[in-house]
Amino acid sequence: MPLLSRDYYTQDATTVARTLLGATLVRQIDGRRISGRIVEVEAYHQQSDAASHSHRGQTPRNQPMWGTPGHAYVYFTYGMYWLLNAVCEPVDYPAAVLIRAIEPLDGLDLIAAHRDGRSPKEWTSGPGRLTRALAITGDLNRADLTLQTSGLWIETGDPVPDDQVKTGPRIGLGTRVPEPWLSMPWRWWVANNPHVSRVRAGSG
DNA sequence: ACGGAGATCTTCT
DNA sequence: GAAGATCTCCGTT
Repeated sequence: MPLLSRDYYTQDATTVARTLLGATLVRQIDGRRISGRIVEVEAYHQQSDAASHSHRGQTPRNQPMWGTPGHAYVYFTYGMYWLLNAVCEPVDYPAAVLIRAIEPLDGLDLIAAHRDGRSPKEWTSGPGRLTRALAITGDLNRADLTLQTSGLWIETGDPVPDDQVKTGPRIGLGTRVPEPWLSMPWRWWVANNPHVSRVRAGSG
């Protein structure tokens, strides 16, 4: 399948987030392909969005958000986890989409190895889990998602129709994030998909 | 099933 | 010095 283009990522973060559902996230390691269907995302807008890393201005960590759209913004958090974002909107407009969950497609043996001992439902159902499953670390910060040479890219997939998409507030924001940002419905996921994060009985 | 806390470190106050 | 776009383990029910 063709790769998503620079022009695609240059759109606003809301549009990119919604349409990334159904696309295929691909990682290539030593010629082996690991991939998954994107089933959960969150949009982080520009500096007016108090929940976004870009809110308090540019820092060494969040600098990729101001950079070229279509590149990866990979950051380390909680002392343990790498989180993957796709940079959106034009240069100098700091916005990104957080990839929160994928449905494994290719390279299941490698994913299982990276997620040693866990059940398939826990392989990629969360932003910190999927980066471990795909061996994504800070080495891939600023990687160009529109090129296969980066080892990390996104391909087009089957679009997910509106009746299979749910939206709601973003997850994991601290209570210090003020309204209305705390409640903005900028999380999108595929309804009833078992690989979406924080799935509990009846909440899919 | 649910809740609490630890892990572990970068970044910002 | 504290919190963080998280996950896992271990306790109790």
